[in-house]
Amino acid sequence: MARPREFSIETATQKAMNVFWAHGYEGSSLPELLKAMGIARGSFYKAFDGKKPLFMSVLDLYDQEAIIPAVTLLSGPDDVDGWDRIMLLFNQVVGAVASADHRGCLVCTAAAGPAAYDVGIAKAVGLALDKMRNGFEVALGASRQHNDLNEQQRHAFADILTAQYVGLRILARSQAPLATLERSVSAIQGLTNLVD
Amino acid sequence: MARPREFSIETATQKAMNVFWAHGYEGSSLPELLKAMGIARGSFYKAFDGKKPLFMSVLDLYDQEAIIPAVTLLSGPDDVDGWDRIMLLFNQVVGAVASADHRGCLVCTAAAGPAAYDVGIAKAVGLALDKMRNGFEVALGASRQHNDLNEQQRHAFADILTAQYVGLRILARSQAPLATLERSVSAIQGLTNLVD
DNA sequence: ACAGTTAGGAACCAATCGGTACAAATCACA
DNA sequence: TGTGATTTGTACCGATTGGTTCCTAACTGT
Repeated sequence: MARPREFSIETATQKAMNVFWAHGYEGSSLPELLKAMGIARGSFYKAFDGKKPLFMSVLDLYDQEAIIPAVTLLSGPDDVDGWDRIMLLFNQVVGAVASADHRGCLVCTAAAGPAAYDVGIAKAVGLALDKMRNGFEVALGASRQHNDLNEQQRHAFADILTAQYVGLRILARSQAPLATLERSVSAIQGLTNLVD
Repeated sequence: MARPREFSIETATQKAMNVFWAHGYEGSSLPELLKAMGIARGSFYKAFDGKKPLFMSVLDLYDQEAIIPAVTLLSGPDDVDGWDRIMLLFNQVVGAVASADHRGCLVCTAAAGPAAYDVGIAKAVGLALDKMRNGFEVALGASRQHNDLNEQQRHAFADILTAQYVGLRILARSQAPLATLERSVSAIQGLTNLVD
């Protein structure tokens, strides 16, 4: 019926995600995004609808490509202990920094930035983080070491782990020394008791 | 010898700190800062030396007005148990959110933002966070419940608490529900065991 | 009173911000 | 081979960014 699009929205969103991931929302300028996406302004405003709508799409893509896999890892196969899954996740976090990836977590960076004044972004961020929290809770439910925890305790422990995850991701982004992150994560390993 | 300044650098920096604290580094425009500080551009560039130097001064002021008091609280009087001091600090964090203060921690916000690409800011942020970590370590040393921990374990546990602090501060900023923060902090209370 | 020195403040700067308008190019379909 | 529909790319928009210039006002020490 008409002229077809010359680029893939998916891959363009992917490229945009990389930029946002590295420089944050406010730190990513439109020209920079357009250059990375390989498209011009006109095409951009036709396909996406501005910077913020694009970022919402990017948050959605990040959810699929990073959050869901993380939650899946936490829900992991039944034959691997829940706590081991959690440690696997945290080791991935420090592993990323070890391989010079200081981007941290797009959602966590957004939480510290635009989520403070934009309700739409705040809602998406809150949703993603709650997914993580739920993943931790599921993993704790599959941890032998935490069998004695009741539902409330599991919930609360999952909250702690979520905050821990966010904190580590932010520290990773702030060029904190790798040793600090490694020490934290290896210490979490011993964090098996929750008493009250 | 010459015309005296009509404003106090200290109080002007204080006003600037409030703006940065609320809107972050990149989110604070020069006109906004000037309006809050109650001075004009000329005076500003004479007294301070631009946005970033001002922010460095603000980080220093924040260190004096927020970080040092927090560390002092953690080093707290000998007759109050170290772990109680730590809980006092975390309860202050959630208490701030409870009284509608969603600014979080200026250093933590800077860690997620400009610290990622500015080495000067990153260094100041790292210094402040290390102060906090050291405060946690001192408090742990004064905790009866953690008497059995050796120095390395205390160090690692302090790392965890620092990440927890950062995570909570970022969550507070992202308009996370108060209940989540309350649950996290009350759960930290039970986090007394570090086994390996 | 005057000279020297500094603060104050408005006007101005180029650069960049995100966003819009519009004409040319390109397709599908009749 | 038109014709209608849609993408594309560029030129342009006003607003805002952080920073500079420069003249005037205000003060101090002599």
